[in-house]
Amino acid sequence: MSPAVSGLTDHLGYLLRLVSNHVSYAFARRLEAKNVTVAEWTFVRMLYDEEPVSPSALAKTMGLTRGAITKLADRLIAKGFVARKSDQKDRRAQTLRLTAKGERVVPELAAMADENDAQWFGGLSRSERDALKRLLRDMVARFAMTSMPID
Amino acid sequence: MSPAVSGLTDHLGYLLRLVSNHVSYAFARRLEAKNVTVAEWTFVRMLYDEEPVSPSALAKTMGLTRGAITKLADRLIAKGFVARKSDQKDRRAQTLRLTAKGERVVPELAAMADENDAQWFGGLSRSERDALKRLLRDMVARFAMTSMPID
DNA sequence: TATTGTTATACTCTATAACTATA
DNA sequence: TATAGTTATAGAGTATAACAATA
Repeated sequence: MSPAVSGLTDHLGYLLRLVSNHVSYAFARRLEAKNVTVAEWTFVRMLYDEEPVSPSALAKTMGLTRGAITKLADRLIAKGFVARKSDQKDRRAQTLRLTAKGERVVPELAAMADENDAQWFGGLSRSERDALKRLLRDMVARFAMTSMPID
Repeated sequence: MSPAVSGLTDHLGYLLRLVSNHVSYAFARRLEAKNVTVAEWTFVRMLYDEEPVSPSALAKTMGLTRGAITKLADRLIAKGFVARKSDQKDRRAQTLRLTAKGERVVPELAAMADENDAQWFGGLSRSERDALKRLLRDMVARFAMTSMPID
């Protein structure tokens, strides 16, 4: 007989959040060594693949408002990782791109993300990791999780 | 050959956070119908199992400071779900317990958590859900994830 | 009128640390 | 001195909405 009132750890949602928060918190501590936040890492990693990109497009992808992107971009420009360029065709618009310094730092940050994954998921077997990754990617696709809701 | 620079969705940490944030965000929207936050749900669910409990003990379990617990407790008392009682032996100490109203609301909130889990994980097979739950619980045990790092 | 990006303001959540009362 | 709980203050992160420039 199952308990009348389900407990916190009976829910996959709670277990997922418990583990996810630990993993992300540890990753944030790693990134601190480079004076970079998790949001900033996501920002520059997205630019690494498809620059130049408009602030509006980035806002949609990251699940933030345009105002929040402005402030994130300001910080990354101050750190020398990102540059703004005005669009020639539409003078209201801008594009954001990585600087040479930004291009250099992204692989370093990616390596830190690899290390963090190894720390937390290295204890799983290869097949367990693959199954978990496939399951999560299926959910991402099924529910069209394109942008990241705020932590 | 693997890519030179790992991408966001190559990391289990990122996928976990993406899914976890969607699930938790949706749960928070559900709880809004009862004017309850996720932290408040966690608080009352913990009291449901082991009341009375001291604010200090709850702070450790929830991974918050004592000051944060004071404010959470204030809110839950204002909502009529929780009551403070002063300890007879040690007059510095207190215990927190659920009111009758609090005892009634916990099963309703637990049902909402069940529904949220069904919404997000109901598409998985029984064996997939069991495997995921076992894997997450193993990680919780292995890394001694007793308290919840801040979202 | 609508859109792009910026800015001013406010809100939520939390930590830090000073504080009161008690041990 | 140390501990339990409270409170004042500040900080980070974000949203909302008003704004200027351009379409």
